[in-house]
Amino acid sequence: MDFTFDNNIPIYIQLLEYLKIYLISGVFKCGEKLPSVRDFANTFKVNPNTMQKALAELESMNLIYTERTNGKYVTKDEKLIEKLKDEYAITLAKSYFQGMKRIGLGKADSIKYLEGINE
Amino acid sequence: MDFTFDNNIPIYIQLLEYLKIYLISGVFKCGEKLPSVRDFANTFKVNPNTMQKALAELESMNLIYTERTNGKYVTKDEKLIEKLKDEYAITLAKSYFQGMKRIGLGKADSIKYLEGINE
DNA sequence: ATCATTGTATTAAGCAAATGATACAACGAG
DNA sequence: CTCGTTGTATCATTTGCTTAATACAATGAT
Repeated sequence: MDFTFDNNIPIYIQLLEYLKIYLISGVFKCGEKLPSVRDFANTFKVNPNTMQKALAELESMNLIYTERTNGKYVTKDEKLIEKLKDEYAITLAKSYFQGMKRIGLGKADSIKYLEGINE
Repeated sequence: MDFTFDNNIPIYIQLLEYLKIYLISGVFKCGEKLPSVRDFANTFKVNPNTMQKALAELESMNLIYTERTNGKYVTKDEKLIEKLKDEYAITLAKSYFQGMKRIGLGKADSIKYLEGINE
């Protein structure tokens, strides 16, 4: 797997996005042990410090927790993950509407427009 | 009008977005003279150098052109503006689909999902 | 001719992100 | 006990973005 980063956005923010999607889509399930910081950093080809920063943010949202000297785990709170998924989808939908609105298209038109777009 | 900037993205990139939307939505029409770099900078409350950087990018895309010592103008090529609008909408639509796909939703579901979201 | 305005260029400074290189404490396995 | 792995912290360095303060040539208006 190769991960691409947008130079215009801090890498740790983009890592956070990748990680959130892993949690939402179940790549890492509730209660499951995560790879070590160093392994993660190796996977994403980033510096361990940068990886740590992203994981620290995840932890500050209670999406993961740490057992010191042992490793990091996904939260056991399934509702939190569910909530994360809901918020992710809503944010995505709203920003689509907002973007279309900026160029003069309302809700109905914006939905209709999608029909003609390849997934 | 107050303009808000996301700290995680370079300001000149965000200015570029604002300007593109102005061109797409017709705030500044084809062939029309633009405010001076200094006026623009004042409007957006940024440094003239940063404003200049954004405008230079716009010019490199041929969306505006410069008459030295006189001012900058929107391109007279209406097709370019039309193309910009199309690309903007397509990008928006595709990134919506991509985002939803990442959490396991296909095209049909993604479109249906929008019905329940407030614009 | 003079002056204000135009785009453009330069220089210095500050700041945050990212990397690289270390270091240390704590725990489990051998 | 010893060793490897864990998370965590620190330091220096580089790079790019942003601001600030100027400066200059060219044009139009007065």
